[in-house]
Amino acid sequence: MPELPDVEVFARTLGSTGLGRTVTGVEVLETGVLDEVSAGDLDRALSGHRLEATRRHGKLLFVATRGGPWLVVHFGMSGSFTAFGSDEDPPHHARVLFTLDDGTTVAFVCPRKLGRVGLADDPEARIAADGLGPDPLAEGFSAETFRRRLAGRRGMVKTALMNQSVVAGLGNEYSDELLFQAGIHPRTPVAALDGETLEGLYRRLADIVERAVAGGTEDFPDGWLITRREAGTRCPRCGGEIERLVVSGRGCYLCPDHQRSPEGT
DNA sequence: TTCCATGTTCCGCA
DNA sequence: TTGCGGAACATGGA
Repeated sequence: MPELPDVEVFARTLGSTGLGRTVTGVEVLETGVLDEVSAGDLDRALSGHRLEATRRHGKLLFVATRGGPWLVVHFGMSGSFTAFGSDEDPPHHARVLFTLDDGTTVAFVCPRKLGRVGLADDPEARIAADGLGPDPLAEGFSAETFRRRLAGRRGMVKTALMNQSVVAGLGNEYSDELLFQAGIHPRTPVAALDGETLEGLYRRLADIVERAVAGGTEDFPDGWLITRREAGTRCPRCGGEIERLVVSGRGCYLCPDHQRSPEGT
């Protein structure tokens, strides 16, 4: 689930339910998801502090606290936030519980334990340390930035789009969606893309991310691939048969009829 | 039971 | 040296 649009939706949900509330306690149920912080230090750093703002860069979510450090969350492959009341049990696979002063608890749920929860004094420093590229929803993300980020790459376009140091936030599903809508085969070498094609990719990238967020990453337009990630189904654009390939070690879905093939495949 | 999974990191190789 | 791409990681669900 968690690619850029999903994290943006988590951020907005947390923004509407948690901001302005003060953390009264942090309970760590699985220390394996902690990122260079102990359970005790996490609790001491956050308890008594009010949640003030959220910020997202790519798949990273930052939560500002008044007078304390930023909470940093990466949702990994299967993470999410779920809020529940004081009279309810924590959800299945809850790993960290943040209890707020209105009695609500926000659970960091992470079945596969590949997500991480940590602290940061400065989001910019963390983004730089992680080597993240620009965020597609940030104001400065221009076509020129996108083109420059891809310039000189030797690999396949699908791999480059998923590389967080090129652009932060795209994962397997949205990179497939982008290439599907742009009509480009995922194994096309980056070097084979001309300026016009890159411009088209850039424009669709922002469109797709914004539309996905607007629908809460649950409601997608009919013509999208993301709801039909299954080999053998029909392409909503051209009626071709959806195919599954493995690209960069991940299951990749495409319509070979309208996604232009690179030579030799 | 086997395969697959929306993420990142690590390692071998070019 | 840089960067590409596959394997590994931990675990659950179909």
